[in-house]
Amino acid sequence: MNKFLKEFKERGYFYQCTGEDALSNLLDKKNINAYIGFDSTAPSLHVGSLLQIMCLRLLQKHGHRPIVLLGGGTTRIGDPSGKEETRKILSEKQIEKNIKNIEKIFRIFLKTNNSKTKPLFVNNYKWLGKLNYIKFLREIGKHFTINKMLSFDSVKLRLEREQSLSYMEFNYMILQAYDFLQLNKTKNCLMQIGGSDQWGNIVNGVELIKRHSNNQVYGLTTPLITLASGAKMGKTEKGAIWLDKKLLSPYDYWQFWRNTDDRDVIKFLKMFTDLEPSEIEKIKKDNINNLKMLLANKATTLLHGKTEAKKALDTATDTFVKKKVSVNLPVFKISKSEINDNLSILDLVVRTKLLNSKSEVRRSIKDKGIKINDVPVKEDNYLISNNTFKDNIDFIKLSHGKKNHVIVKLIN
RNA sequence: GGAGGGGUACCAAAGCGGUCAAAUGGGGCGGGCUGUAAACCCGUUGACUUCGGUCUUCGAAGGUUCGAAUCCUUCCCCCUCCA
Repeated sequence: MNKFLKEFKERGYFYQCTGEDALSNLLDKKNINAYIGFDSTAPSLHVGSLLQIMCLRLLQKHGHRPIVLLGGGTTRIGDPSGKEETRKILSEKQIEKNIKNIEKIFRIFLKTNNSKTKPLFVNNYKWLGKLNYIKFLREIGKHFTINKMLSFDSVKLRLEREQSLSYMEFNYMILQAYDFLQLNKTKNCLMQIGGSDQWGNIVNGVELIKRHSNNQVYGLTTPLITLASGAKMGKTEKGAIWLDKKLLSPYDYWQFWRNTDDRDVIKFLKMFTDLEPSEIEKIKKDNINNLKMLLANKATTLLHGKTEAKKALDTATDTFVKKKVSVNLPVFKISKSEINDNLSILDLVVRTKLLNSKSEVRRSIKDKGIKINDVPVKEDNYLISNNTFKDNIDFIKLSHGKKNHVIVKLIN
């Protein structure tokens, strides 16, 4: 089997593909251009898209060129795949802003210094935005039968449940197929990769290109990752695990990986780090907590760089192993005059965003969940005073539970 | 178009004139155990509070009543069956 495909499978990226043998041969013979499309509905991407990004990295590793399609056009339509209802349509301005921001992520993860594998960035609004309706119907529309389109899950499920599917959304799959055709024509793109929910859309593209241009292209999908706990990857109660330090700090990103369920650790090492699969096989019996730290270090380094990863590790070591106050914890500044005015613990905790309301703080105090310098606060009428700061000179560690800490620093 | 059923907190789901800030389960949060894991156990889960209470919430708006998630009217939305 082709080396790329082999590793693709070893790492658990593989779900299904079209014409596997032929694809394997092709990849053996030459380096190709392959694309993945990304939605631009959110201001950034979260961990849910990370597997796709890792696929692009793997392409590069094996000498192929990734094409990153940022769906400026299709985002204006909305993919009905896997959606129960029509989703909100964003303003054009918002979409363009999202695309700019998302592109930055790829520039971090992908290598841009090798001219042979340097990624191409494309925005399908370029061609979708100026489509001529009649021309499009005659050239592209004729290759699609309604009969077939109705049989795709994305459409079928909606119809079966009598949930409305607008004509606009119904066209999504044609547009995605057309994207593939465009990329095949203009960028010699021979493969599309996507999540398993994109299978129908991808196959449509493969078939369209066959009919329209008589070119053989390929589709490859990745599995939907679910955590051992059964939840979907990417979103937690506290919010999405964003791939953007403005939305989620490197420390929190590191913590996300560090807190991986035991059962998922090896799987994630394979999926989300550069460690060779053979290497992972050798170490997989090592101490599970060390493996988790390895995962956290590697994954954080890929996104935020070595320095930030190290800082996160140090912060975690200080906080959880040495049990001391780490200088890298988030700092909340407060002026001395406020202390003199009898600042209540309730207000302080809310202002540090450790909790959202005074009622929550009250409950948490009752549960011994709020600590100052690791000592539980006993009374919810506790006032922050100079006394509070006497042990350390001008800061205290304020905690909610074991994992949420903030340094409260006194300033003039 | 006709006939029914329903919209309750983060989700699912009970309640069907006062004792309802609303049972129960899931999820979340905190505590215990541990390994910053899982499982398990305990507590907690609208806001504000001087801890006496006060305020806002059961699709929306009105009304009846001393008192409404519960009854009435209108409106909006969902589901099932029939044509």
